[in-house]
Amino acid sequence: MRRDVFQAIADPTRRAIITLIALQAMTPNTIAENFNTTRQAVSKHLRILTECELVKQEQEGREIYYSLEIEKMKELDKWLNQFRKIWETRFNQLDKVLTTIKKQKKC
Amino acid sequence: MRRDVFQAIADPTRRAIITLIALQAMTPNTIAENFNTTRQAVSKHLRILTECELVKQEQEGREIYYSLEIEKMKELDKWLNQFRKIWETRFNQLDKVLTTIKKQKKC
DNA sequence: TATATTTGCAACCGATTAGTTTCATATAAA
DNA sequence: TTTATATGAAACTAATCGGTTGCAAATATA
Repeated sequence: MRRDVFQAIADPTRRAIITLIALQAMTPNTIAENFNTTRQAVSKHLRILTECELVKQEQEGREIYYSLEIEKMKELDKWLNQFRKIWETRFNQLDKVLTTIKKQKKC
Repeated sequence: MRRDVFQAIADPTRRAIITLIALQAMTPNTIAENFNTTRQAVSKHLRILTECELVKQEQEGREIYYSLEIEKMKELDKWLNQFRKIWETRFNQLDKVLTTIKKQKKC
């Protein structure tokens, strides 16, 4: 079962979990309280997130604190980069057109 | 069947299609030639991409040219923004630490 | 007009998914 | 030690997914 970041963020609950623990580490129980599912379902999501290294654990007694592996999120950013170049170019082209129109109005 | 961008990019073939048509519009047949699947499978992917408005069509006779709706890709960028703030802060904090270490070494 | 090409859709199939219930293990508290 | 709490794993289920085959519609070409 090969996991990747793209598949991991496809599920809305997992995206919510990611956002939830982005700023503060949380235990599975606390995370589950924020959702309308069982603790076990959240546990499964956390396993998937751990498998693709989007999340790291830190044991503290019988509690396990989960927190976001922010570096892994950059992978998405990296993939988006190829398109960012395109939309910036498009914007520049639009900008050029607008400038031309402006100049024409002045004359 | 609610489609969203996150679910759309979860599939590797769809990601490849997106990259393929990002710079140049293509027909389903031409797109399918680039993959190891049937034309119908590609057609299904294109339907999903169309449903979540990641792709737009332009009919030309009996051919249909598909191209990327680059604006929609910004939605992903927008979602990533919340984490970008975090990783930039982390970087700045690291930078601060490094600067402090440097200063300490000087003294 | 008859034939070929381009495409989308429906029906089906095996695999995967997200969820539940049940159970086992480990740690903390009484 | 006994009981309560926190957690993960296994087994099961309904729904969805990605793929295939077969077919119909529309357009181009002979």
